[in-house]
Amino acid sequence: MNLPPLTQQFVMHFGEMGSRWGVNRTVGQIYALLFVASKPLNADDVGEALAFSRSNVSMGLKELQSWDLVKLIHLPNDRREYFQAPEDVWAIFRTLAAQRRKREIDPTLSMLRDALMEQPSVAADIHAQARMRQMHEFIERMTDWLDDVQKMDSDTLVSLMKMGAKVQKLLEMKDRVKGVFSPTQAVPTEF
Amino acid sequence: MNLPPLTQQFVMHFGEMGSRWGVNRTVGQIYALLFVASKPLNADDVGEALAFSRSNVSMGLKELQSWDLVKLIHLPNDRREYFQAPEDVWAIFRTLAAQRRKREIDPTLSMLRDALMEQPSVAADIHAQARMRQMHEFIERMTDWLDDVQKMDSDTLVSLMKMGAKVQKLLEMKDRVKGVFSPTQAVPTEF
DNA sequence: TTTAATTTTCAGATAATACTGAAATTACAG
DNA sequence: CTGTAATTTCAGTATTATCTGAAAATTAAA
Repeated sequence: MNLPPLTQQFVMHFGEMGSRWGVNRTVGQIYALLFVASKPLNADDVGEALAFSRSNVSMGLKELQSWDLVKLIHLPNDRREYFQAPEDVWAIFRTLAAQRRKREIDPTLSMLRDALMEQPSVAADIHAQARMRQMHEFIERMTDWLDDVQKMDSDTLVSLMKMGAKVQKLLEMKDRVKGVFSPTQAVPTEF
Repeated sequence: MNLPPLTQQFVMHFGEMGSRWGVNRTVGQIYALLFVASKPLNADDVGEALAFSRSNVSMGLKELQSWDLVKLIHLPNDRREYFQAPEDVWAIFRTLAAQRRKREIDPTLSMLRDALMEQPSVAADIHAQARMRQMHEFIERMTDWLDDVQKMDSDTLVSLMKMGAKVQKLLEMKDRVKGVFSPTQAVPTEF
């Protein structure tokens, strides 16, 4: 491997972190390389840059495709497949969030639904089922909310996030407006 | 292992999912068992219930403690250590979020900060650094916002989440109130 | 202290994952 | 079609992670 220093630092770090993010070293490094690359790369480019076997690169790219984290493109007069990471970091984050949810949350939600359908037969299971109900309710509320958030455009999200905890004041204001609204009642404007 | 059916289903599922959540099968199962248990369990209870060696249970519990996911308590007239999962699923979620951030995000943020301090020496690294800057800005905005959200109490969060995408309307309303406010201008109340 | 109960550590065994190179398959230019 | 470039598959090997049992360390009652 012979990458320029900053790129190398970045690629190595993603390799290390890969396992914490649910992918292996290879996949982490390949993604990092594509993310910082100024142009699309083909499998040979990747293999040479990272000193991986061609088959390893193939599997890594396949994995990244299964995560929807890379775009597959073709260059004119070139049979080879080229890959690139999307430009927009917001878009990348949304993809990541959707994928992790599919892999880490949805199966559990489904298991919980099944378990909640059944009739507990012993005392221990009655309590266990009650706990599962709590978890199920929480996750469902969370994912419903995420669905809503996913629907928002980036601008709305950015302004929401810029507001941060101030959204709390907005909520209080909402409650006031909902009730009897008198002109003498001041409305905070310092958001 | 001889657990009642619903508990067993739950425990097994958490074992399977463990690896996707960054823990091993053992740790996943132990946590699941503690979560549905109606009373605190000691290491022997856990080992017997799940048919794990005593040392494996010890390591698993240590891991869960390092995640802050279990509470260690003592029962009167009993030297042994007992463990339980917190009752409140919201609190559990907050812990999980904090831990994942510490493990999955913070190291990357730190690496990016370092990389952004350096002077790129070749063209490729100039572009790479620009990409890293995008990533850094995004993550920082995201984590700052999470900090804010962490500060909110559960009630505020729940009402925010119940509102879902409707928060967008609230934002529009905010903008209107900020400007010239005339009584003839209707304020939406159907939140 | 001493002693026994409890927990932790750790070296070795077992199991799971990752990686490679060769062979097979696919894609497409001529 | 045919031949070659490109990609994928897969069996075998290497590496890493997990788990166990025995021994060591820790804890607290006697």
